[in-house]
Amino acid sequence: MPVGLNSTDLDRLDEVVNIRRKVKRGDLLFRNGEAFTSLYAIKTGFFKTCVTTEDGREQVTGFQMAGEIMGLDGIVSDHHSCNAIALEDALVCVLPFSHLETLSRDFPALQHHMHKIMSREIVREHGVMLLLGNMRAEERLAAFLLNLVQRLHARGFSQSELVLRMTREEIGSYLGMKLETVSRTFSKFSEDGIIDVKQRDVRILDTNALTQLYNPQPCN
Amino acid sequence: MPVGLNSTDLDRLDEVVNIRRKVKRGDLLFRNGEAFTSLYAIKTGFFKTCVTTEDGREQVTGFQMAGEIMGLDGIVSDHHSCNAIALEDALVCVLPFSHLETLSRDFPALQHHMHKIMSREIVREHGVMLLLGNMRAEERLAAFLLNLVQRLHARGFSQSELVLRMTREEIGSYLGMKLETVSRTFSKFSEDGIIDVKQRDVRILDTNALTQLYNPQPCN
DNA sequence: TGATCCTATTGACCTATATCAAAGCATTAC
DNA sequence: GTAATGCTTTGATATAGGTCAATAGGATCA
Repeated sequence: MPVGLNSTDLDRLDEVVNIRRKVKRGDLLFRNGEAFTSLYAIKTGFFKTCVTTEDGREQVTGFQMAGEIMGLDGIVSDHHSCNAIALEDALVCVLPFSHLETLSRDFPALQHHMHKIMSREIVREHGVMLLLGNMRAEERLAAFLLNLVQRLHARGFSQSELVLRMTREEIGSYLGMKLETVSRTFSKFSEDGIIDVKQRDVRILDTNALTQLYNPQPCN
Repeated sequence: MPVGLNSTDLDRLDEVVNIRRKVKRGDLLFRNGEAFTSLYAIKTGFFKTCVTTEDGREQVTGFQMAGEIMGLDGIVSDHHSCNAIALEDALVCVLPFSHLETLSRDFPALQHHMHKIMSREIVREHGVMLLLGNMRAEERLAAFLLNLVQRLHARGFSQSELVLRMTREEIGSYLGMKLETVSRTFSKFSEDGIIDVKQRDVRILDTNALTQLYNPQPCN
């Protein structure tokens, strides 16, 4: 966070960050159509965000963990356009958006930080589009696992072990495949000795193999 | 644009908006890996943006027309992470990003506008993810055509006629399908009397049918 | 401590879309 | 104005992943 702040400045920054909200597993932090007032920074817990169609189809648009920001979808129309659901009991920091805008006019570092967060989300979604548009089931799941462990590792967890917070169906929704295909692909990775799966506990045995699945070398 | 500005203010705003750049059909406005300095507002012309993998696969992430902003991907890492290619001769307005950040600290309306533009892009990409993850070929193409005419109509063009600026392959890349499938789906729509296609000229005969393809009612 | 429910696995079969291939059109370049 | 090139269409065939179905494993709740 920005340096060279006096105590008044710090108080102002503090004010925007000290509203907390608990969300129980299965509960919505915000829902599609709801008025947008705040962004949310995850302190603890794990979320999914998803969009839905009128005929009941659901697309998971992301999985979010500690330190990540949710709610950016609401800025454009003053209403949220997706649902944010806790996949485990969670604690979030409520960031009233009008405060953020006011503050970021006085703190260029905060302003730039917000721009980066939004840009990062755009770039992440480009990656998902590439995944959904171009990749096969194995590549998608490999990419998904690598992305998850990488983010968990950045938070001090293991590079090779993880506990999935979501169901096969939710993984499938995110990756554009059916839950049976997710399950079969897990089984295949397991048979190939790339991972160990037991329900939601996954241990990555061969990161290289996963990386190559995801990023195959040109075959010429 | 914000009201109540004096002439000094207007000069400052003007300064950020008066750099123009011509881009010829087929040329890149910016490319993956290039240092990020500016956003670009399209004055005239039509672009595609796309990401690529090391093994040469390409995913079109969007098609942009007059009034739309490109380059948001570059903010997070100070480098662009996609290519922007003109699909016809184009003129863009170069918006140096550091100027924009400075200005938006003094003009809350500009600041909020920038936030909305980024949020809009995030929401648009959610829609694409839904498309790629959940929809069948016909639904994808219907959604694509409806989206294009809607945007063109907002710019004063016809609600029912459009000229495609991109190839079948580029449409396919955007929609996660092969060019042959795009072509076949166009032909099917044509046989069903929903559209008239002749190469890149499309006339929509039955908007309702397209809408229902895209947004089928729940069948219960 | 069962009983129930949700989640995951696995098998058999099917279908939408990909792939391969061959013309046919249009546009561009010379 | 003609050749060349790139796009589009269409057909035949293949296949990855979807669908349907049955079972089993864990978690949750009374």
